[in-house]
Formats: sequence, structure tokens, C-alpha cells
Amino acid sequence: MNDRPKGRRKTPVWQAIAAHLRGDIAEGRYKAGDRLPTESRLAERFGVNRHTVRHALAHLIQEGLVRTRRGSGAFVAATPTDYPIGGRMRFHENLLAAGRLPEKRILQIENRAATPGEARALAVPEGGYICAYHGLSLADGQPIALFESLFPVSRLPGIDVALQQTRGVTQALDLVGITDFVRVSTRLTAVLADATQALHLHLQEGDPLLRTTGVNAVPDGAPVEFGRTWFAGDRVTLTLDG
Amino acid sequence: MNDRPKGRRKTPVWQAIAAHLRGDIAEGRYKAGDRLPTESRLAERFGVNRHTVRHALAHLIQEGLVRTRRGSGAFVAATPTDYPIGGRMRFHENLLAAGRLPEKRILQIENRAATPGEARALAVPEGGYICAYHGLSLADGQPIALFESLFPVSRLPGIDVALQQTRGVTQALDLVGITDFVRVSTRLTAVLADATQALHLHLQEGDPLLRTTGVNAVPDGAPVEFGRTWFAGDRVTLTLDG
DNA sequence: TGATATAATATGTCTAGTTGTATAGTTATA
DNA sequence: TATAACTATACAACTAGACATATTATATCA
Repeated sequence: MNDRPKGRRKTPVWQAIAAHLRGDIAEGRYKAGDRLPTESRLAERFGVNRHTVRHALAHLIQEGLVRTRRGSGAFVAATPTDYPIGGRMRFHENLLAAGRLPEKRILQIENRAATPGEARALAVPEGGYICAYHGLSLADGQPIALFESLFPVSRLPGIDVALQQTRGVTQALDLVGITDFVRVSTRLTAVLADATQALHLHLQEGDPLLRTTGVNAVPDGAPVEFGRTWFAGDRVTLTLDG
Repeated sequence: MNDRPKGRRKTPVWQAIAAHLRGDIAEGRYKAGDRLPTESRLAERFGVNRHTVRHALAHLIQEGLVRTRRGSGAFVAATPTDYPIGGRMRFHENLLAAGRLPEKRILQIENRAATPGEARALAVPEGGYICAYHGLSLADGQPIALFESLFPVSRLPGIDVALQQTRGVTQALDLVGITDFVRVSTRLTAVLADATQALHLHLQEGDPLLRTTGVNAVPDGAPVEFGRTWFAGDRVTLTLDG
């Protein structure tokens, strides 16, 4: 790991800069989520070319200490923490029990036509309308998962409004009269993050995601939710309860 | 070689967004005439700046898939056709039923000797002459598919002239006395567009194509057409009835 | 009720700033 | 003198914000 060259006289400038920034972060000058000065300013401050600063930043990125966003800046990365989630998948309760602060960010709620596949999964007529709920789950401010939940509006009138008002799927379903439901199917696969997923989850495009596809239904059998979730693979461990 | 430690490609974000929306439209999430979410909402949904969404939309507009009205919104201009597979594929009727303007552009019609494989598929003697009909199918001016249809001239005298005069295979066959036919085999694969295919279909080389290979025959069993079609994967959805 | 002014939205355009990438040139050093 | 480290420049991709302009919904008044 110590890739210091044999000649111990001089350390490259970029390594010195990286060490300096590392120290700034370590002693709290820049805290998690803070934006670092722009590359140009850092170049001025250290009296070097912008490329040299970039070389240093690239190292910090590889270490996972810093994350950059094109056009926006460089940010101190939050410390990745593995997080266990139960088989019942009650996001809020699990996180609260683990002493972390759950948060849900709504990206989109819209009523639209169902695709043939979605119609089949939700047992609605082809072309029938569904409510699509797209969002981002976070823990302590760090993105954990992207999700898309589909609901049959015909059987769940007012679900779109309920989703706006509540904190989670369970509560929203309760608001429209679904007090209990069971998971009737779950599928797991690994996929690669595309560009937009990577943006939301603060990952690189091509990083692995854990995708779950599942259907929840009321006890007598009618599906009430068709959900897909993409977990950031290296931040989440899914544990199935036995 | 080791410039990328992990397999991570780089696609511009706007291209990923354009592809996503294209897929949404192709799958029927947004149908012809539907209004897309506003640029601001899409920006939230994909986690990018509004300008990046606009860049993606501009591309879809250039493709003719989306049209915008200032102050009003962005609308789906043309829905990729749901194309029923199996039974009888009647290009013109399908498109007309979907409220679109079908068009067929003849690239080449020639009589030539059949290759061994073609001879077998059409049940003609090896080296027998066939009529090769090569063309491009469009809907509302947008290229949908490349096709190559082969006919046994021995059993269908005048088919070459009939193809020149009519609008489609069905009508041409009718002109030479084939009033009804059924599809006896269909095969589906995914291939990548080569340079010339991409040129005709207004795609990029390497974009995915859906290739169907099929044989039509008169009800008693003699083949009358051996056809191959390359659909632009983004613009067509093949639907299996059943 | 109906016409109209007003406010809220939506797209179109512009300017400016930041990171990402590519190419070429300079300098120190082994 | 060959190579790695660094400089210099230019452009592409994306973010951020402000403002103009067209459309649509809402409120108001006769």
C-alpha cells in the first residue's frame, strides 16, 4: 500500500497536496458533505497547476475520502457503512432500530399508463392507469437505494395523495384502507448502475447494484404494489430472515 | 490497460436520460399525445440540472419522438408501434390501425439465383430463380425497419412487377393470385446495426436491432415468401398475443 | 354567467462557473 | 538522454441562476 518510491528525498508535489487535504479533512476543517474549494482555487493556494491538484484529488477519490460531481465541485464523502435490512423490508423501522436517521426523497409521483408487463404484475387491464412512485432512500443523509413502486389506482383511489403525505409505502397503503399485506414474490439480481442511477446514489457508472423486484398483495390475493429497488451494492447488506 | 481499475464506462448523462425516456415511450409508459413531466420534474427525477434534461429532450425532438410547446410542455409525437407477432404481420394495416402513416421505400428489386439456404426455405430447386425485394419501412416519415423479402418467381410469375406497383407484400401477392397466406415460422434475435443499416434507420452503428426471420406460405403449405426484417429496437415493440 | 385581468407554470435563451478530458510542451532527475 | 512530474492550453460536459416569453389555471368584476 505504501507506494513511496525508493528515492526518499522528495515526495511528489501531488502527494504532498493529497496529504495536506487529507489532514484538513481529518482535523475537521472540511466535514462530511462539505464542498472543497474549486480546483482552480486549490491550484492557486498551493501554487501549482490545476492538473497537479487533480492528480491529488484523484487519489483521495480512489481512497473514498472525496467524491466529485462534474460542474458542481468536490465534496467530502460520507463514510460508507454497511447496513442490515430485514426480509420484511420496513425501511423506516429497520433504520430507526439501527440508530440511523432514515429519510425518503420523492423524485416523482405520477399517474400513467401501465406497460403490458406492469399490468400483468398488478392484475389490472392492459393500458389501465397506475400510480408510479419513484424515490430515493437515505440513511444519515447518505443515499442507500433507489426505488420505484407501482400501485393500481383503480383499486386504490387516493394513493397518489397518500404517498405525498406519508413517510412510506406502508403508511400510505394504510391511509387508503390497506391495513395488511403480504409479499407474494421477490426476485433478486445484480445489475450495473447506469449514469443517472450513479448520480443519485453517489456512485460511479458501472458500479454494482442489488436489484429486488417484488409484489405485495392483500391476504386474499389482489396485488397492491409492484416494487423495484436498487440498492447501492457496497453500502447495503440484505439479510433474509429465516 | 490498467487505466480503469474497474469496468466503468462513460456515457454522457444526457444520453442516458434520452435513452431512458426513449425506452419509457417505447414500452408504452407515455403514449402518443401524452405530456411528459416538466423539465424541472425530470431534472429532479434523474438528479441532474434542467439544462441536461433539455439536452436530452433536444435529441428526442430531433429524432421526431417528442415535440415541445413553449409554456405548455413536451409531448410524445409518435409512439413506437406495438407490433403483433405471429399470425399475420400486415405492416400497413397495423400502422393504419394505430393511426400512423405507413410508407414503404423500395431500395432494390431484382431477380437472381437462390442460395442453397434460400432455396430450401422457399422449396424451390437449388439455383432456381427468386425475386429479392429489399426496402425500408417508415411510419410518419420515421424509419422503422429494414426488410428483405424473397419470392419464388417460378410459382409467382409477375411478382416483381406487382411489387413495384403495390404498397406492400400482401397486396402484391394478391395481384399474382395469392389471396391468403399464413406464417409458418418465425425466429427472433437481437443483433447490432452495421454501418449501412444504421444509415438507413437513422441510428448509430452498434445500436440494437431486432431481427425477425419468417416464412409465409399458402394454407396448403407451399412457401410464398421468405422474409427477414430488422427493426429499430428503440422504435418498435413486438408484442406476442396469447 | 361571461369576459378579463392576474398569477402560476412551462419552455426558450443567455451568461457564468466548475469538473472532465485531450494534446502538447517544459523541466528535473536518474 | 530517456522518463516521470509538472505546466499550459483548449474544449466538452454539467451545474447554477436569471430572465424572457408563451400557455394555462385562477380569481375578479360587471
